[in-house]
Amino acid sequence: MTLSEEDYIKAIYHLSSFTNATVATNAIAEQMETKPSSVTDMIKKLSDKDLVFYKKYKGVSLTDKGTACALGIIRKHRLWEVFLVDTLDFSWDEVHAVAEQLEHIKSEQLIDKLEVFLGSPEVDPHGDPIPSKEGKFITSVKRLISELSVGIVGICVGVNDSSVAFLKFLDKNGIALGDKMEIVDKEEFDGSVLLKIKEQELRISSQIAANLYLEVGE
Amino acid sequence: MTLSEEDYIKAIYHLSSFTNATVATNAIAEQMETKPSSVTDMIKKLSDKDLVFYKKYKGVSLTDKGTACALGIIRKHRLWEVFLVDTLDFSWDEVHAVAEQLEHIKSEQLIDKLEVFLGSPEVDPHGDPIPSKEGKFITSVKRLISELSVGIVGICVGVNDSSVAFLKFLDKNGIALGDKMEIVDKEEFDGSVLLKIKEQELRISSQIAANLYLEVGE
DNA sequence: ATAAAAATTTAGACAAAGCTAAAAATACAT
DNA sequence: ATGTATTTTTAGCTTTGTCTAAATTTTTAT
Repeated sequence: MTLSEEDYIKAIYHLSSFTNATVATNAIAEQMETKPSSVTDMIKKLSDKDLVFYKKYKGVSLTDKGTACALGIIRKHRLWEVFLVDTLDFSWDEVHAVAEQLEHIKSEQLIDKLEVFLGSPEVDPHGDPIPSKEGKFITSVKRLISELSVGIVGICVGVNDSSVAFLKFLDKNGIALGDKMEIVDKEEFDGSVLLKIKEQELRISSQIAANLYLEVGE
Repeated sequence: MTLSEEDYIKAIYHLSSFTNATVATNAIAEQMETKPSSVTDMIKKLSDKDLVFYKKYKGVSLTDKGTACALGIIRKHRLWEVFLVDTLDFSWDEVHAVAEQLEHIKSEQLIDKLEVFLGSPEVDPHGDPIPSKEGKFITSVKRLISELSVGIVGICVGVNDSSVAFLKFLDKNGIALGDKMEIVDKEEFDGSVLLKIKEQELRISSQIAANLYLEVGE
């Protein structure tokens, strides 16, 4: 698989994990920051290699082979992110661009040994689960703060928007992965949410609430 | 710089470190396992970017910019080799192919942090020196066993032929990097050499002697 | 010195991955 | 339901890095 093919497979995986249906050409083009015509060209190539199902004008979805391939790339990406943060002391918001490159390194032995060295982590520094070699991963019951009701207690395990700006915002407000927090109040008017973190109260806007995942009991 | 450009720059560096003169098109083609015509094409591109000096039919040599670039790639390659062997427990003879990929990862921060993590090593697992960020490296007085005379004592610091077969041969015969050895006798007839390693004598063929480097006093 | 051999370059083609502009298919609004 | 808007595909062109075959330059051997 070429680098470009791998990027497409990964994009299709991420887009279809939300919708569960076929993915539109335009959606892929936007995600990949390329033109729809280029996407059509590439989809044909992926279809020839049995990595995606494709019917003209009807969108695209991953085959089992394509899904396995996507999970392999995601596994590598997330293991490298753990390495960058835990071993090399990168901060939370700096790792993505580098991991985008490292995820394309081809060596089973490398990634297996890296996993052992890191102690077989189950989640990456953003709280996203790391697929095993066999493509299995824990499906933590991750819910956006905006979807939870007052009184719920959970652990911050991930973000929806992994932009640098957002990650920096969290750092500045003392919100880190693994923090336990309670939803104390929700404001009907603007959707803002009052959290209690380590006995401190913090009010976050609806935008923030819609981008922070808590792992909640069951 | 593209991946391919980097590979050419590295090849030219390695070829010119032996000869000190300009490098021939055919030599590059052989090193890169490609055709001379492809080399000519690429050389023009590198020349346009001021990475090499080039006069038609007269061979090629690196500019200062090109040399700096080569040293940067070699630095990355060798630091990753140390990581693979010291941190991930790869063996001596398995690291090259993976390091060939890792050397192309673009992130100054990554390589600087990796260097700190590894404790700023001066040589890689094959005994080759690792250039600093500024392109400086220790010039150990490394000599091939075949070039040394009887009575000399030195430390095995590197190999010329880094093929897997050769590295495996060394392992099997109990020769490892860092071993201290003395040249006890040289046989005129076939060029074979008698070594004393840890009070044990070992006779090696002229081919082996021409591929093993010792670091010798001065 | 000059002819043959070897090395190098040029010319023209190809595959990968992208683009623009235009055509075709699908979806939507009234 | 039918015309317009949107989405998707096609056609043709570009760039990067490669190739083969032919032409040219340099080297070598007599």
